[in-house]
Amino acid sequence: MDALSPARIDLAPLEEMVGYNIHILDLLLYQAFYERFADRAMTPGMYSALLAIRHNPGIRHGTLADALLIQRPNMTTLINRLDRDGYLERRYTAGDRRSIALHLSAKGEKAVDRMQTLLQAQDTKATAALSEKERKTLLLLLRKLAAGLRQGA
Amino acid sequence: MDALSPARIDLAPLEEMVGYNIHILDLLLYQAFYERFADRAMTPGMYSALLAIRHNPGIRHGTLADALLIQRPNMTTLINRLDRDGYLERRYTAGDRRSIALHLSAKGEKAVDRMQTLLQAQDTKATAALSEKERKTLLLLLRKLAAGLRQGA
DNA sequence: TATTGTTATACTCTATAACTATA
DNA sequence: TATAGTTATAGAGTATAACAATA
Repeated sequence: MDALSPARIDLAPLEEMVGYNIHILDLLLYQAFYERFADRAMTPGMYSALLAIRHNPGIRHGTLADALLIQRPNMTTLINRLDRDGYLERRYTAGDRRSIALHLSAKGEKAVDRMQTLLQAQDTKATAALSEKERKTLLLLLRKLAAGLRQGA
Repeated sequence: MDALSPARIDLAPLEEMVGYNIHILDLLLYQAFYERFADRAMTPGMYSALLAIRHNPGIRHGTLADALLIQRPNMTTLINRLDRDGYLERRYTAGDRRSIALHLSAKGEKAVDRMQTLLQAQDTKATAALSEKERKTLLLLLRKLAAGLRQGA
């Protein structure tokens, strides 16, 4: 310990910014995620994509990319990995032969089933510092903020 | 548009998770940040470091890294960039010759002055979807959640 | 033996331009 | 000419191991 270096740090101006707090929380929640899912067989991004495909079978690459805020080239990479690992199928549609409909495979369905329970438990555990009411308020405010930003700040 | 692909996407299970919403917001806020500061002369990380150093002059690398959740090797890279660009000084302390005290240069002080106003305005603008009361509630909940996670979830 | 800062390295995520095949 | 998906590529962020200097 260096006596000249402040022991307790003053981050006051940063902590008044929503953006800073969101970023720190994103890092903390990723850490918590990986502490539990240490094998890293599936990343949060992979899981989000699988869950979105399950609830929207036949969704196309581009639509999925827009929804999850992932660039299309990066979505291709993500889908390639999930395809290679056998979690989904690309079905070429009859109407427009450019577009591809995404569907979960049996393995994908099973993987989502298994992970969904674990992940919801993890999310609940990670937010244990909040009461149930606070958690709901937080979700409401986060979604409201996101909606405002999505439609052009 | 492919009629077989859902036009409106159902992300219900994801949107119930705090972690997902935080991640999406982090992406959206970074986008908003870069739309305004398109030149990218300074990244949010660089700015956060400068601001923290200003409010905690003489802080050491490691302490700063811990506070901002940046790994020490990556903090070295960040500090190198800020040093090269003349925003700060590394002062070797007399007591412990391993440790380095970080201080802003005159250029660094000036840069922080200029950016702080812009960034706070940007943060306010990005959160315009919320009322002032909602914004305060959100900040409170975010900090509470972060504190809980930092001291071990 | 432990700590501070560093180097080297690798992996993920993100972003942009350019390509193909279809429309 | 525009669109869907792809390829290639570059950059930033993040993570771990190992090192030198110092304690």
